[in-house]
Amino acid sequence: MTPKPLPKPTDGELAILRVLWRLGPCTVRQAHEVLNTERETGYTTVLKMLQIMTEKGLVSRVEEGRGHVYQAQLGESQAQKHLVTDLLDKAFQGSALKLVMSALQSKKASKAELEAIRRLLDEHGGKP
Amino acid sequence: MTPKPLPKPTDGELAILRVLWRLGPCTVRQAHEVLNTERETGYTTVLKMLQIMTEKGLVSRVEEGRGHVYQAQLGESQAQKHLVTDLLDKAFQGSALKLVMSALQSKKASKAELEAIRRLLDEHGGKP
DNA sequence: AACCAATTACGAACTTCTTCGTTGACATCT
DNA sequence: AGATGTCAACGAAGAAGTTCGTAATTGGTT
Repeated sequence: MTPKPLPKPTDGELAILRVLWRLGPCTVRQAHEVLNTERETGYTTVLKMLQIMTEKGLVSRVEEGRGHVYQAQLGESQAQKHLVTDLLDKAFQGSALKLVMSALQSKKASKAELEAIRRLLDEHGGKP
Repeated sequence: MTPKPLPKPTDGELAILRVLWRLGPCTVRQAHEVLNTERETGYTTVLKMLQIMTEKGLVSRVEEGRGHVYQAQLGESQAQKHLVTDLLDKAFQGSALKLVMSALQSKKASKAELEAIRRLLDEHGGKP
């Protein structure tokens, strides 16, 4: 087995991956329709990007009748981990603390979220 | 006053900003020497990037004798906030919780860090 | 004044990402 | 069969980022 490291998706690719994560496997048309509601895009643009992403291994393609069905190969949590690790190294000297601080300042986390984070810390062994 | 929104720095630009944040205002040569230890780069490459970054407003330039001295205009915490907000929107549906979870899973945070995060939460009002 | 080293400026080349127009294949409808 | 519509494939073009070779400038030295 070759645990090939998938490349870090670009912003545009990430937008498409988001759609695939939500819809599951879908055709170019379906992906395009959804993507078009959040950002104006041409059909062939989405198609081209899916083709490139297929080459990169970010998505897989299955021929189904007359059309093709695309599916994300890079999982959502996998991508998140990738991006966070990247950002951690490049902008926070690898310090998760600094990143968390920044995250809490950037968006006001809801009370429920703060509690959830606290519980998460408990499980993580940070409990005194 | 014009609170001009500085652009999001690219990865290459971020590498240079890191150096400027560490060294403070410095010449191209100084920046190049430091940057060269972590990633092989040519002198003129660093110069060119600093010129472009000056156009963008990410750094400022002061002529000093025969050389120029560059200084970061985009602050470190400012950049961090920018990047985190961006990532939050693009990959975590704006959920700080998900990002924090991912951060804690990506790099093993030290015990000290976990405690610090907990204290941070206390101050943030997440305490029951 | 002539020369040398350091530094900046300029611009070309290359890569990657993104967008889109055009074409050709294939199926359906009349 | 011929017209029409849908879709994938392809290539071109543009924008942005990166790298670097080369020229021009300047200060100091002999």
